[in-house]
Amino acid sequence: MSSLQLDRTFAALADPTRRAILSRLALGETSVKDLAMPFSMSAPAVTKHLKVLEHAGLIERSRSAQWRPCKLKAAPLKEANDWIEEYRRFWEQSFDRLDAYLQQIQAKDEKP
Amino acid sequence: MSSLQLDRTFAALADPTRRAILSRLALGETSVKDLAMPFSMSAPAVTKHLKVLEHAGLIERSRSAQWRPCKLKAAPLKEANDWIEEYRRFWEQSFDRLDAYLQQIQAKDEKP
DNA sequence: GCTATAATTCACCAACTGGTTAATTAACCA
DNA sequence: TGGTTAATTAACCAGTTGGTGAATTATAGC
Repeated sequence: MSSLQLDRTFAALADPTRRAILSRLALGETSVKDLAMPFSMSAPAVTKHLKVLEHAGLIERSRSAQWRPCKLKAAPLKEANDWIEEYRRFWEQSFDRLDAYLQQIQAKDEKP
Repeated sequence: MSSLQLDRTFAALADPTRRAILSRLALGETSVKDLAMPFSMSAPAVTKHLKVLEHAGLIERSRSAQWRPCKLKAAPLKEANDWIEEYRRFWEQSFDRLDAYLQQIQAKDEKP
């Protein structure tokens, strides 16, 4: 799990347009034009976003006539997920505390 | 789960120095100076990284004399984790295929 | 060969990032 | 009070990012 790869993956995910593109690609392969449609954004802007995603290994591109369809590749997401998982105990810990607090409240309520 | 919050979290994680800071903070609260030590980087540069992390809600700061210790807050990591989890089936799917392939290889080996 | 469509490259721009050094603020200590 | 340490702010710089419009490339279809 290279640090540079994580840099690229997280940077790619840090933009809402790119996250939306990925969620669209989760439904299946698509042309650049179809990807661009929901965004009020020029075609070159979308091309740039696709370059970032491709460079991060999050999509793969092919050729079909004048179309260059995009396909989701989720492998880098697994690496990102593995990195974040290392911190799971920290957010679960705080939920445990919240949980304990809520139970404490409830215990008080039950004593009339 | 706000999009802006995800933007900030992923952007904060996209830098290796900031990831290293988080992993140091996983060991416990620390001063800025101690955080800066392992990096060949000026104090103001570290302060800037801490600002990014704080703005993303990934750390919290307190006061103790002339020190301003940092503490890990993992809640935004849970949101990021939740977002990525939506794509789990995509990377597991490909591992399933790899798994099937490996089993197929093995099956061939077992037939002499 | 001509025209329409899909997508990219190019040149440009404003804003942001990640770093620097120098100056400043804040607290401790003697 | 004055000196030391911790940390931040300020001013600056080079490189990257996210967008634009105009020109270019590539392919389909008549």
